[in-house]
Amino acid sequence: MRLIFIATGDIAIPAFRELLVHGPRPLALVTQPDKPTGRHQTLTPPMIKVEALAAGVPVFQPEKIGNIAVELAELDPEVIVVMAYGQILRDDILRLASLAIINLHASLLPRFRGAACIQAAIDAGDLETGITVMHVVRELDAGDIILKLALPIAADETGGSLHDRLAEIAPTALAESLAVLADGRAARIPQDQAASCYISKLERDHGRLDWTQGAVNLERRVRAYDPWPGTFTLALENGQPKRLKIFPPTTVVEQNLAPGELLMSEGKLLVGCGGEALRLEFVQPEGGRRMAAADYFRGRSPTSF
RNA sequence: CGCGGGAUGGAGCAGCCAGGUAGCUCGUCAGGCUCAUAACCUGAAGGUCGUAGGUUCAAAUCCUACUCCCGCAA
Repeated sequence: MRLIFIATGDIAIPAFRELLVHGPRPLALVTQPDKPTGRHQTLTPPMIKVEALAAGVPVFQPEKIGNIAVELAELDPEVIVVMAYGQILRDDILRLASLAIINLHASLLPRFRGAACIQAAIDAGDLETGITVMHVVRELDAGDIILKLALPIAADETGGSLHDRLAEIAPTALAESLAVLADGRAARIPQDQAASCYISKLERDHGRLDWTQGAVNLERRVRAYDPWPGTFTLALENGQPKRLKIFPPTTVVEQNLAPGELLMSEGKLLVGCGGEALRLEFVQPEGGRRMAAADYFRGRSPTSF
């Protein structure tokens, strides 16, 4: 089967490797251009690009994928697989594959269309999520579904752990989808548009915690947004508001404190969330390293967040 | 050279701007109090103030270079 793989995010790496090992071997990888990253703005390639080059798979890194429509057409693909690419595909790209262009999406569609689907599943308190394989259409994540593979969400699940576990089941979902597509017995289930919901891309500022929102919701959010985009609150330091990162795990405790009010209890730092409180384990102030919340409190004695 | 913060006993911080005795909240150890305790009281140990140079009668503090850690940004 002639196949082109289009992906940027690390979540696609296990699926890509699966194709390298068990086939069909990708004719090419299309991924985003190298981007400056880190504190020193070093130009860094997507990890999957490194894997592809090591395996001898040709790599395309167009600024806009439309720029290489001709080159992709010359590869005469039967199937195009898209996963965590980061660009919207134009119509002419959608028509390139003779058999199908499919997308692996990290939620059980139609729930959580969009980029932040992994975080959204934890944030919403869902008990399961999964991988959906669907046909790519113009509207984002709205195509007919070929299959879904479910995965339970653990009580201490973080965005990072769920990301990794979803990445691990993606190869199975992909292999099965390719098999049914190849012999023409692939299901094609339209999505229930009414049940759909769209999650917009997360920015760093979305990680700011609102202490009026309830300890249960905040506990989930801290897990969901770890490690990206992370959660934080603002704490006064020499009269200046500074960011204080909050890390999981946190625990919901019975303690009536005003939102943002702080209390040391049994060696742990409690923050009021309206009704109940959240017990913090680890925090990280600007300019400082990650430390126990109690240590942070001991040195700086903030009165509230 | 993208912008910025930081390095001070075991932990977290203050002191630096206006150089002149090493400070705070804890922890550790010893003793005391208590039915008891993560509570309270008393005492003790523990620091080349990141490294190297410079200025000065005198440097944690001022100047220069370097190392390491981190926030933003991507």
